[in-house]
Amino acid sequence: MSEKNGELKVVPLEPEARTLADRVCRQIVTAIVKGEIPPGQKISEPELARTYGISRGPLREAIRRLEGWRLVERKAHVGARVVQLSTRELIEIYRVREALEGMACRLAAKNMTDEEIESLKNLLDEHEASVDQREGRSYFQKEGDLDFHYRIVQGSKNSKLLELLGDDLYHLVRMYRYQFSVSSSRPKRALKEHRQIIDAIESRDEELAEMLMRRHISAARRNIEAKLDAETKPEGDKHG
Amino acid sequence: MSEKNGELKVVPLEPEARTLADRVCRQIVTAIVKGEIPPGQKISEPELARTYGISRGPLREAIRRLEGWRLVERKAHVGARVVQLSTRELIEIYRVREALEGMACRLAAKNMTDEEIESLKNLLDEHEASVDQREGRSYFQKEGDLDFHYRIVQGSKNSKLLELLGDDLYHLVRMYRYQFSVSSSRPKRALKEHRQIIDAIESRDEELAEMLMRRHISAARRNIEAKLDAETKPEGDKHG
DNA sequence: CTGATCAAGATTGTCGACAATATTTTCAGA
DNA sequence: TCTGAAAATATTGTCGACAATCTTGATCAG
Repeated sequence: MSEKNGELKVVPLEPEARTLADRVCRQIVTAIVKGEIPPGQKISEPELARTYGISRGPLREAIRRLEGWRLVERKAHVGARVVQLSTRELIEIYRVREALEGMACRLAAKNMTDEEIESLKNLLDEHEASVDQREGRSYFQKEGDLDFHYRIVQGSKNSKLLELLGDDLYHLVRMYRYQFSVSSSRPKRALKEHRQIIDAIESRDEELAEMLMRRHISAARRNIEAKLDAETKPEGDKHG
Repeated sequence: MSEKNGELKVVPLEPEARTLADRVCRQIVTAIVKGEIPPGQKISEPELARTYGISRGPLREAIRRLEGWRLVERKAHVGARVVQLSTRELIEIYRVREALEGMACRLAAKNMTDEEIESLKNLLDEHEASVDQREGRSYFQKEGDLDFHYRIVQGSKNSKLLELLGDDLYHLVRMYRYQFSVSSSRPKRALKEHRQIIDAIESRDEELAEMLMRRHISAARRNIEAKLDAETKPEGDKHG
C-alpha cells in the first residue's frame, strides 16, 4: 500500500528473517548441515560473533534455538558443540522416520489435493531428468530426496507431524548426509520407489501408500547399516 | 572421589540448572503448563524479568529455547505468546502419539529390563492406591498418567523417540490438561489399560503391546473429541 | 462524529562492559 | 622429570543502556 522514500517495501521471502538472531540462526544451520562447522566441534561465541559481524547477544539466542532443535548441545559454563550422531542414533532416527512418515504417507493418500499430487509428479520428472543426464546428481541425492519426503508430510495436513519431521529430524538427516557423504544410495531405485509411492497416493490407497513408504525408508536404513558395517569391519579383513 | 573444603560436592538433581536462563526456563515451562501464564497470552519481557528478578538477557534466551520446544510463538518486533492449541492441533498430537508411542511400546516389550518392568508395576500399584482412596486423584490424572507413558518411552531405549515425545509433545499435552482440565478421563479404566499394557510388555509380546498402546491413546483421543463436541454443540441444544 | 495522520510512549532488538566460571600455563617441590 | 597447586588467560553468563520498531492515543480534516 505504501512506499517509503520511494523504495518499494519488499515482502521477505523467509517470513522470519527480520532480526539478526533469526538470520544468523539460519546461517549457522546451513553451515552445520553442510559440514562447514563439523560435528563435535566446539562453537566459540567470540569467534562466531566476529565471523558473522554481530555481537554475542543475538548469537547466543540463535544458539539457544538450535539447542531446542537439537542441532547443538550445550553445557553450562563450558560451551556449545555441534551434535555428533552416533551410528546408533542415526539408525534410531530412521526407525522413527519409518513410523512417522509411514503415517504421513497414509494421511497424504487421504488428504493431498489433486494439485499437490500433480505438482509432486512434476518434481519427480525433474528428478528423473537430473538422474538421467547425470547432472544435478548431487542435488537429487542431497536435497531433492528430502524435498519429496517433505512434500508428502505437507500433504498429510498434520501440522504436528510437519513440525516434528521438518524442524527436528530432517536437519539431522541432512547433516548426516553431508557428514558421511553417503548419498550415493542408488538414485534410480529410490526414484522408482518414489514413483510407486505417489502412484499409491494418487489411487488414494492409504494402506499401500503407508507400506511403500515404510519399505522405502527401511531400505534406506538397511543401506546405511550396510555401509557403516563395511566401514567398520575392514580393520580385521586380513584374517578370516 | 574428592571433596573440596571438606564439603561434599552434591551432584545437581536437575543436570542443567546451573545458569539463570536454565532455571528461569524451567520456571516458565511450569508456569505455562499449569496455566499460570494462560495460552495465547503475550509474554512481556520487562514484566517477566521483574517477576523472576533477572535481566532481559537470560530471559530472552529462555524464551528462545521455549520457542524451539514450540511452547511459545514469537513474531519479530512484536513479542512472544504462549501457544494456543486449536482442537484440531490437539487431535493431531494424539494421532502422532498413537504412532510414536505404539512404536515405543513395541520396542519397550523388546528392550525394557526386568527391573524396569518391576518398577513400573510398582508405580501402577501406587496409582491404584491413589485411585482407590480417592486421594492424590489429581496427581494421577494430571501427572501420573504421563509418568507411565514416559517410562514406556524410556524403556524403548530409543533416544530420539524420547526426545520427540518428552521434550516436544508431552509439554503440550500437560498444558492442554491443565488448560481444559479434562483429566477426568475414567481413571479406573485407564489404569486397567495400563496394566494390560505392562502385562504384554512383561510377556515380551511386541505386537500386542503396540496394539494395546495404540488403542489406549486412541481411546483417550476419542474421549477428548467427545468432550469437545459436547462443549461445542450445546449452543443449539434447544432445538432437535 | 468518524476516520486518518502523526506524535508520544512502550516494547523488542542490539550492543559493549563487567562478573563468574572453566581452561591453560607456570612453577615449586618431590 | 613428574606431579600438583596456584596464577594467568580465555570463555561463558549477566547486566544496563541505547537504537529500532511497534502500539497507543491525540489531533485535525472531512
